[in-house]
Amino acid sequence: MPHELQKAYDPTAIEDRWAAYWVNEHLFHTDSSPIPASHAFTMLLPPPNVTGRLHMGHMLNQTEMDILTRWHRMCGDLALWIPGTDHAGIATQLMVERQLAGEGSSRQQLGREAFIERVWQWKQHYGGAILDQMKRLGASVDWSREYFTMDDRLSAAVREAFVRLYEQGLIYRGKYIVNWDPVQQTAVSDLEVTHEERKGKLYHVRYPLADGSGSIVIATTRPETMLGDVAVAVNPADDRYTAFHGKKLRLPLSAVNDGPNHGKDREIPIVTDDWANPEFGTGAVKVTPAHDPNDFAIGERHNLPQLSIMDAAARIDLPGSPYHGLDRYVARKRILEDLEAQGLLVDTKEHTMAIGLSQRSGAVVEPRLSTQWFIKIQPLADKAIEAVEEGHIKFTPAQYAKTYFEWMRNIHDWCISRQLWWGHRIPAWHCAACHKVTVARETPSTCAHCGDSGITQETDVLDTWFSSGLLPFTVFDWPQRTPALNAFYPTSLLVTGFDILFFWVARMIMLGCHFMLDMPMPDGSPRTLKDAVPFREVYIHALVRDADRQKMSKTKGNVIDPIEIVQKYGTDAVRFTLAAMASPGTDIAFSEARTEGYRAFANKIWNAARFIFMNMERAKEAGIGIHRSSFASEPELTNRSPIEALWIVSRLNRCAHDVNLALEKYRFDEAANFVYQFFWGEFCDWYLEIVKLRLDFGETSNQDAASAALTTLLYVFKSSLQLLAPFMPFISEEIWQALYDGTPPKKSIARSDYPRYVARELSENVQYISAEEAMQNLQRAITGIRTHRKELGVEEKTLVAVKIACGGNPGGVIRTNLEVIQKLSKVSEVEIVSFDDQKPGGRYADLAWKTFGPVDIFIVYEKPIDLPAERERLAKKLEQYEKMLISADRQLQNPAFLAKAPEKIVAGLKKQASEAATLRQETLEAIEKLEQLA
RNA sequence: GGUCGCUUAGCUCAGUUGGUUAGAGCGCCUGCUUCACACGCAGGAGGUCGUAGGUUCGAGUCCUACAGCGACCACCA
Repeated sequence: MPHELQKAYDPTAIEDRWAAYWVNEHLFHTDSSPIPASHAFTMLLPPPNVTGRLHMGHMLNQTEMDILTRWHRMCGDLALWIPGTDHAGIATQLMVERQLAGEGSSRQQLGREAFIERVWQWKQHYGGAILDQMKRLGASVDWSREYFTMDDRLSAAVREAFVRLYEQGLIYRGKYIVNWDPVQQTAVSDLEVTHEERKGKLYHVRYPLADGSGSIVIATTRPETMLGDVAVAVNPADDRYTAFHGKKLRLPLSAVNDGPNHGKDREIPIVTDDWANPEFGTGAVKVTPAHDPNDFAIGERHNLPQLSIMDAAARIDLPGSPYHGLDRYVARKRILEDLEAQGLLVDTKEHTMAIGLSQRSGAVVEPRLSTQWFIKIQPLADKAIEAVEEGHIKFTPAQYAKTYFEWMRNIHDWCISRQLWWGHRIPAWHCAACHKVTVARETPSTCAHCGDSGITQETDVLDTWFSSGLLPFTVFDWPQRTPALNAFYPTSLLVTGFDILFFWVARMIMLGCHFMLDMPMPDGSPRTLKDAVPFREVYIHALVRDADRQKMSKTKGNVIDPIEIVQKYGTDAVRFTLAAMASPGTDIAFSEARTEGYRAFANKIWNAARFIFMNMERAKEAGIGIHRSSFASEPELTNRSPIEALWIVSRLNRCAHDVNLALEKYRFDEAANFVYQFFWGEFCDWYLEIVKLRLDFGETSNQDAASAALTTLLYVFKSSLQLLAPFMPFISEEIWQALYDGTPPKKSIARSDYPRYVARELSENVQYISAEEAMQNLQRAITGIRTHRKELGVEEKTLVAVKIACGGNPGGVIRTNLEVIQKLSKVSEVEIVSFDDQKPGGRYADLAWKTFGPVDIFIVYEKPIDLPAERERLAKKLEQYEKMLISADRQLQNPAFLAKAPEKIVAGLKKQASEAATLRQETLEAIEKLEQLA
């Protein structure tokens, strides 16, 4: 028999215990030994940064994944959810550098090796806090497979992938313009740059012709870069400048003291290029190949030199120049002053432009010429596009496929090198002798080209996303063909936020399609694109915002800490909130009021359990033993079974069906609402209230009936807990275990079977359908009496006598459930009368009466009616019924409607019209009667 | 500049392929210590579905324009 539950639901008292139990008992450990691949459900947790703390977005992501994993597991699938963390190059390095700064040290002081050692120590101490938080939140991941992207195993796979791409000619090294973060002093990829509209200035600067015969005015937003100008470009079709073609300009302020020009300004050519837009500025554009990607391209076309004038920290780097050593913005100010002084600053205009900011540091990105490693992305993108076009990967919501294509079709080569210390060091060695590069899986001792031993490893590390892009196969020990890889690749689903669609999702698709195409299938046959993809489906979820729809950010101070909120309301309530609010397409405005409501729901479940356990105890005391096998499966009910039993089993099956369907579509909100509505609105509000009457274990009572009622109750309750388990794992586990007094049939409810029901059976089961109809009529009678009582002003405590007129089907259920009606609507006695009795001259013509569908309710009550209130109410009702009647009639009198609308709609409308007419008539009579009383 | 999305009750949001009286939670009003639960029970009020047109027998749902809000992408100095 069940052990007793505490009187009040207290999540903190139960959650830690079960969280620890699930981990310690290895309940979610998944063996890759022989299983049919079709039964595997595999997901990768988007690896949080080691530096990370859990935020609401993680919790939403994890809640959704956990619901799906628990659901699949309970449905009998081999459910595998793999956790891990990302080394997060820049973020982590920054964290440790900050720590060092606090100690008055720096990474430069430590040196590379000692610094990396220090980061590892940091990781050991502080890293992975997020995974501990996950454990507390009960995420049902397989902890035995936890990884870190810099583990030896994964690092080896990263090297392998790099070397293969290099050998395939898909990785190249070269000097190009990249996005440079002058604060962190590293290159960043296009994706790591965010654009922000800012008000700036557009400066018009005069460059005199070298021969003194005139001048050209150029427009620029970054005047400091003029020090690196090597030409001025005009559009060949621009008539204003035809006379200047081929001439030279003297570049102001370019003189360098000790340079080859001996203090004279440089001369630069005027070139013609289509890039120059006659509509913009003055139509003449300065060309600075080392500091602007467009100018770089012009430079290439015209074979111009690339003159770099800034250092890694974006200071002017031009020895001998008066601007040498100045920060770019200081230099800008000084240069503008000097131009002004020389009368060369012609105009300054307000100009709004989108400037690039480094995502991580917030620094304004400086386009910089530097030697970097790139992936030739087009061949990879082609396959990635095909994979989605061919439907090998499905996006939910579907609109994201569009966004994906948009990006993939306009992709640029991927800069994968970073000038950091923390990360996967690029496996390339430079030869001091022949200056060639040796790329190798293992550290070579000599140069592969000239055999010289004077080689040193590349100092750059790889972009973090390079290694995480490989995860769908490297977590299964690629490049080896392991049983796990055979069993679990491609993974089933990826659940993630929109923010990393390009960073991670797109990269995984490209790299997965590329590398896994070469990996034979488990049976040895060649793999096609369909099975090379890293996952078959992608579900993109919303962003969690605060209650005012503001993005949560530290600077705004509106960040909701999931742990805090969990401590306040319990994990189950927070999970349920997120699930219930997670409708596709819209962001979640997280509101605590909602969570409060779901904590109340948990409390409701808790108390339902207490009530049920109490009754099990009572049965036991009466000598009625309930064996667990008796409620293991659906009770056998007949037409003679109590109406509420037939009804609740039918509703349970309907709910199970709906929930499963919703989860298949990733409609967490629908699924959660179905369970909520069923448990609270049907199981508790109706079934429990009715079943109370049946649970009479007294000696004079029908003990068989009581015992049957208890069995059905237990079955439905147990099934409800199972339905609920993926959403609220803690409370469902606690109560389920208690139900079996600590010796449950499985180690966890998470390992028991999920209720399922086939739609066809539901629609064909006559017994259920008629039970639902009958129950609906019973409910109508009960709520009818309640409403009527209230309207008549009958006091809550007062028992009244009622007469009910009802015919045909409704009559049956009402006649056999008089006791239920009496109890649930506070009635002293019920008498079934004829419809004619309320009519003028009828036996009860003077009683207040009311119609509820096919049921008429008369209340026998002496208290005088509140005339004005009743008059107002009836007038309102009358208006409503007349509206209904008019709208129905309008359509029914339209021949086009009758001709074209489907029969079902017409019939429904006719029924509605006749009902409205009856109601209207009755209301009129009631008003008449009221006036007589008055 | 390009692309996509949103606008439904006081608040937060549902509303499947157009179809009978547009739903939920919270909040609000009224009444209840009914022996599981006041984190509760019962009853109730509240919506010209952003605006203006159009298609249709029928529009919250489809089309067009407009207004407001938001997101993403983008190498025009």
